[in-house]
Formats: sequence, structure tokens, C-alpha cells
Amino acid sequence: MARLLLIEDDVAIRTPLIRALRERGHAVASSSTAMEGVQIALNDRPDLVVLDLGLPDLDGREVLRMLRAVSAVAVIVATAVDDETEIVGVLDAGADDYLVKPYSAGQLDARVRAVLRRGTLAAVDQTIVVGQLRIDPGTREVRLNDTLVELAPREFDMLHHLATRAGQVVTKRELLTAVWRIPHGGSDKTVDVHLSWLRRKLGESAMEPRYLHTVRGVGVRLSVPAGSW
Amino acid sequence: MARLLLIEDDVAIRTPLIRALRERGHAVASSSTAMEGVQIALNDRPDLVVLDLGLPDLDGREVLRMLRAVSAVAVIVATAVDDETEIVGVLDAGADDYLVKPYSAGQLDARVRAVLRRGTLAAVDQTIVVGQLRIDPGTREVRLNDTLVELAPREFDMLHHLATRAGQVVTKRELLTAVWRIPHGGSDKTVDVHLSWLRRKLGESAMEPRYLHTVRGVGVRLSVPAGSW
DNA sequence: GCGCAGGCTAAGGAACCGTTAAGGATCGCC
DNA sequence: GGCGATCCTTAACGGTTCCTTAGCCTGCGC
Repeated sequence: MARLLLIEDDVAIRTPLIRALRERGHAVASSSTAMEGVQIALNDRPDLVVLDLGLPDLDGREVLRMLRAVSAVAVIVATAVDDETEIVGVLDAGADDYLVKPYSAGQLDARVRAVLRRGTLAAVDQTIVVGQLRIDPGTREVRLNDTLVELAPREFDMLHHLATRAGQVVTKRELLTAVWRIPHGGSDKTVDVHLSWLRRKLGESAMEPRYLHTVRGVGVRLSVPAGSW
Repeated sequence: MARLLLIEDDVAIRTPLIRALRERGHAVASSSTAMEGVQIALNDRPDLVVLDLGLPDLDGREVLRMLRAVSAVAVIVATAVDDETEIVGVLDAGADDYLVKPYSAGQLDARVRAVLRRGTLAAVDQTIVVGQLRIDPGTREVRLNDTLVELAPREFDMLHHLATRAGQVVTKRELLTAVWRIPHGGSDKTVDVHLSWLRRKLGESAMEPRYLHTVRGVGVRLSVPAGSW
């Protein structure tokens, strides 16, 4: 899963923790001193460092500062000190999380994954692809065969809703509540009209459907045209 | 300084917490129910959500799932339950951090900053370049084609917010909470007017947009003009 | 062939947006 | 404390786009 570096001087904690983390699929390097730990961090470039604060050679805060100075590596600080001021201080010094001993390997693992997840989550592309259709809700752009298609607000919302359920039949009622935000009432005809406009802009018609298929008596389905895989 | 959404039904906790967070420079919106909270998250796009697990209308885990489904927003879960299994479960469900009540505003603030730091890490106080536009948050200077553009405070904040999300559509509501720091209320018209001034100073207009594109019915998008790479 | 669901066009009105102008608030500077 | 300058908000007007309703037509299913 991830490449971890454990800096912890107490063998009674270190050995079982390394075992447990390896069992959970991580690659674990370890060190019992701060200086060696920083060295390893520099050479191996782990994804995350688990740092004990009570090290013999250097103050934990100082280690944190050194780690931060040489890389943007994620750091989870683990210590026996459960003190408000200490927690705030360590977090502000650059730690990503703070864990009070004693803690289980399970929780450490969960926190490791949470911290690493956040680092990669920032730039998610939510573009939905259906055949030659690309729908990007972030920019609200739609491309068909790489050419931009200009859609009105309702048209886009409707297409987006259908695209997230590609292959499934969606009722007009559902579209009215999801796109038009009117739970009850509203006319199915409205949907029909917008659907017609949408088809036109996608270069198709009800007679010659490519993406938008009406299912008579039920609703509409967005699906990949035959022979376009 | 971040834009936070606090979802918490207990007034005795909510009110002082909002106060404390605001005093620390955050813009805070709040909700006492899960459903309303998800709505606000969708509309305002806060940087981070502080989520109480004991809500009356929906299970916290379910709220977490809904938030994650619609955005990559950071989430810190706060609850009275200090149970190993629960903590691991919530973190694996997508939470970025887990905080056991009672907690101090100071620690929450520190954890908020830690989580957001991990998410952005490089982008803070760094000059942003979009096409021929250079935006420096440090000096609050904007240059277009290397010539300085004088902007009013609101104009700069608005441009900066848009620039950090270049290519993405930003709603006027979001700008009102982010730039104007008013979670609710405020008029969209205000944004329109400032936008118009900003366009003028950037040597463009709504009719002939280069960087600032309005997306009708949704908001505005800052993007690189075609043919300027 | 009849009834009904759906397709499409047209038209009026509503919603939205851009811009300018004016009044008020704030701030710095004398 | 007064003065000027800057900035922000609100209001108003005009233009444009978009949405809904209505109406007519097609074609499917029985």
C-alpha cells in the first residue's frame, strides 16, 4: 500500500508495530534514533513517517522541523503525551496527525491511509465518458468527438444526470425532481422539449438515436451507440 | 483562514464553536441537520466540513458518503464516541480526521489547518499563473502581459479565488462566502458589478471575454484564452 | 384505426446578466 | 476633526438567453 518509515526507540512498541503494518500491506523501514531516521527519510523518500516524540537523541519537534525542511513527506506523530498545548504545537509545527499512545495498529493504519488519501485527492477529474461523449461537471463542458457542444443549463444538468446513470432508464419524473428540483407537479412535456433540443445539439434525432434512446412508457436512457467501442 | 461548514445539532456546542472559529479567522457556515448540511456543502463548496456524528435526521456515516459523492471536500468528524472500531470505520469511510468530544476550539483549529495543509501543501501564498495573468497573493499584485494591473481589494480576492480554481466554474454564492465572507445572504448582483469592473481592468468585456467567462445560470469561470500557450 | 406517448416548432414571458450611476461608508492625511 | 479619495453596495435599465406552455403531428401498440 504505502512506504512507511517508523522512528521509534522503544523496541517493545517498534517490533510488533512493524509486524502489524507489514501484515496490512505496507513496506516499513524503521529507525530507533532521530538522526538515522532523518537520514533514511532523505535517502528512501518514504510516503509517510510515523514519529515518536520521546527519542533519546533529539527533540521530536526538532526532528519534525528537519523532516519538513528536506521534503513534503507526510508525518504522523505518536506519543504518550496527551496534552492540548502539545497537540496544537506539534500540528502547527507541520505534523499531519497526532496519535496518543497506546494506540492500535488498526487505527494507525487507518490514519496513515486517511493522510495519504488527502494528499492525492485534491485534483480529481470527475469527467464522465460515454462513448465519444465527455461530460465535465467541474467546467460544465461537454465534448462530442472532441468538439465543444454548447448547452443551456437545463440541458447540461439533464445530460449529466443521464450520464451518471448511463445504460439505465431514467423516468421523466426523476428528471423533474433531480434537474428541475420540483418533487411533485411539473409537466413531462417540459422534459420532452428539452430532450428534443439536447438531441439536436448532439447531432441526432428521436428517429435516428445515437446516445439518447427513449423507452416508450418509461423514460429515457443514455447509452453508447453500437459500433463505437 | 479557511471556509468551514459546521454540521452539529447541539446548540450548546455549535454557537460557541462558531464564535471561536470565526475569531481565529475562518469563515464559518453552519447547519443543524444533515440534509441541510449537504445542501450547503453543495452550494458553497467549503474547504472543510466539521461533521458531528449524532445527527437527528441521518446517520453520520451516511452523510460522509453523501459528501464524498459530490466533492472531494475535507471532512473532520467530531463525536462523543471514543471507540477504536468506530474511529477506523469512519476514517475508512473517507474522513480526514477524527476528534473525540469534548475538544477545544484550539485543537480543532490546529487539525483543520493540518488537514488543509496536506491537501494544498504547495499552493499557499504562491504566485498563480494563468495564461498571461500572474497573481501574487503575497504582494497582492496582478500582472497581465507583465504590466501591473491595479485592483481593489474585492477585485483581487475574487480574481485570486477564481485563479486557484482555474478552469472550474465557481458560483456567485461561493464567491460571496469566500470573498465577502457572508455565509448566507448577500446579493448576487454585488458579484456581477465587481466582475464587470474586474473585466474592464483586465481589458475585456462580457461580450468579448478572454479570461473571465460567465456560465449562465451557474457562475463564472477563469480560463486561459484560446491560442495563448 | 384509435388512443396515447412522444417529437418538434413556435411564441410569450420570465430569469439572468452587463453595465452605469449614485449614495454611503471607510480610511488616510492633514 | 474635516476633507478627499477610494471602495462598496444598491438600484435601475436594457438586452439576451432560456424555459415553459400550447399546439400540431407522428408513429407505436392494441
